[in-house]
Amino acid sequence: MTETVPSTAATADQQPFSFTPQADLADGQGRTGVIHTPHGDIATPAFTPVGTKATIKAVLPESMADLGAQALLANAYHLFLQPGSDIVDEAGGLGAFMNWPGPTYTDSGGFQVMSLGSGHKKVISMNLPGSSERPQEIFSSSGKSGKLVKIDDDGVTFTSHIDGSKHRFTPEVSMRIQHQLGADVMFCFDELTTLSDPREYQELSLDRTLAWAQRCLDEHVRLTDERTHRPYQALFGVVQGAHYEDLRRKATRDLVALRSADDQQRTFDGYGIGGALEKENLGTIVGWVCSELPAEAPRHLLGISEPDDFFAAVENGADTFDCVSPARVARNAALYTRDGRFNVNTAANRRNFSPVDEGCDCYTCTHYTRAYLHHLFKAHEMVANTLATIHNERFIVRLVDDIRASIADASFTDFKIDFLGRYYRKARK
RNA sequence: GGCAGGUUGCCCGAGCGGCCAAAGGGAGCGGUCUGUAAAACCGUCGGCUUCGCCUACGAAGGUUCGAAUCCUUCACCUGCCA
Repeated sequence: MTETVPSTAATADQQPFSFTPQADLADGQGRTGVIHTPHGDIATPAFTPVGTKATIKAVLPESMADLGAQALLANAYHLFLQPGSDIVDEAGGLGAFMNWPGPTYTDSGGFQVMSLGSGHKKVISMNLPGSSERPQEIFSSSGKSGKLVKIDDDGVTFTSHIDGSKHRFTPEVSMRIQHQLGADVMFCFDELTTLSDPREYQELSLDRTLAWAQRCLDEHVRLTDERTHRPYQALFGVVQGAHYEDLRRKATRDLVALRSADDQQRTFDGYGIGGALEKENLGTIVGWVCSELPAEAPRHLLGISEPDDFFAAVENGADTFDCVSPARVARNAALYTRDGRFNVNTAANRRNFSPVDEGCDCYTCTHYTRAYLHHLFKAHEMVANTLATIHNERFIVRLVDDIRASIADASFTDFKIDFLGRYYRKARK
């Protein structure tokens, strides 16, 4: 089934990267499968928690393994600045450095082009209309965009948010950094636009992202052939195109058609779906992209983690996901339950001696109460972050695991209706 | 015993005649967070019949059109000198 899959792998010595599709969803493009990496397999659909700086904030890698995380994602921009990708390389790569034996991903730093620049404090994705409580101002451009970032067609100049030093990222630089970081899956250096950018800019940006994808692929192939002493690293092209169907489809076709300048056999190992997505058409956009992608390539939807988004994305063909949200939100005392999300730091939890979520099998829920977490947050104790993050990451990992199981046993639709019906039901008390 | 300084809303702390229901923190209360510049950020934060009124800046009295702000006495606290 995967014998003729094109890949950037150079030699048989390097363990190949591959994806084996398994069960298909009767309705829609969803599927289960297995991603094979040199550091182990990933059963998909799967959620890969984000540890930007080679750590899931507040949680040990061992705990992440215990809670069922199959892979972790770190960030090239952050690790380049600190401690330096050369140091991670010397340590034996990201996984060895942070004591995570499983598969790893790195993001290219493309997101930082947006978040440190034009997208600073602007909307990245939106809640359902009507439920949004975001202030109006954040939809408008600050006019002072690009404070830390300047973009041109060749690359991006960053001012380090850590020490103010200047750095230049190009597709080639990002690939060199990511090769040093040594993750099993890398992403092309791309430009992520915001929802408030006009169509003309989205087109310009998309052209740039595609040109950068070619340069990433070429540099990646060169580095792959040079660094044969390291396990094979896969490269995913990243599809942009905002909410425009024609742009998304074109971007996908162009990426699929890309080949290394040096070797027409070598192309991307998988694809990332990126960009600012409106909640209401997230599934539709994923569907456009996935319908243009080859079935043998894994598809990673970048930066998504709300329960309804997983269902929408999976049934439209996405295989893997990453997101900072479960961890960040946990550090701010918001916890997931099957009955929706709530803030443990509110007074209502002071004397609630029940677990965060009845029926949750995570370490936090099987050992601690809401009242204890409430106390830890109120007292600003560090363990609050640890216990909350463990719970939220487990909740999301498990949700996606359950979605995978529901595809396998053909109960996806029932599971979706049950889960979302309960999760988004009006707060009862 | 003498000299000097202080007492502000739940706490700390600005204010030193009107623009003061009183800056700023903290606590409290509520919310937000989607490829992490996040253990961050936002709102609220005396009461009420809320375009207004009442109660408030140690206590009581006074000056003034008007006082948290000036004066007098009292209570307590804090330095320095005896």
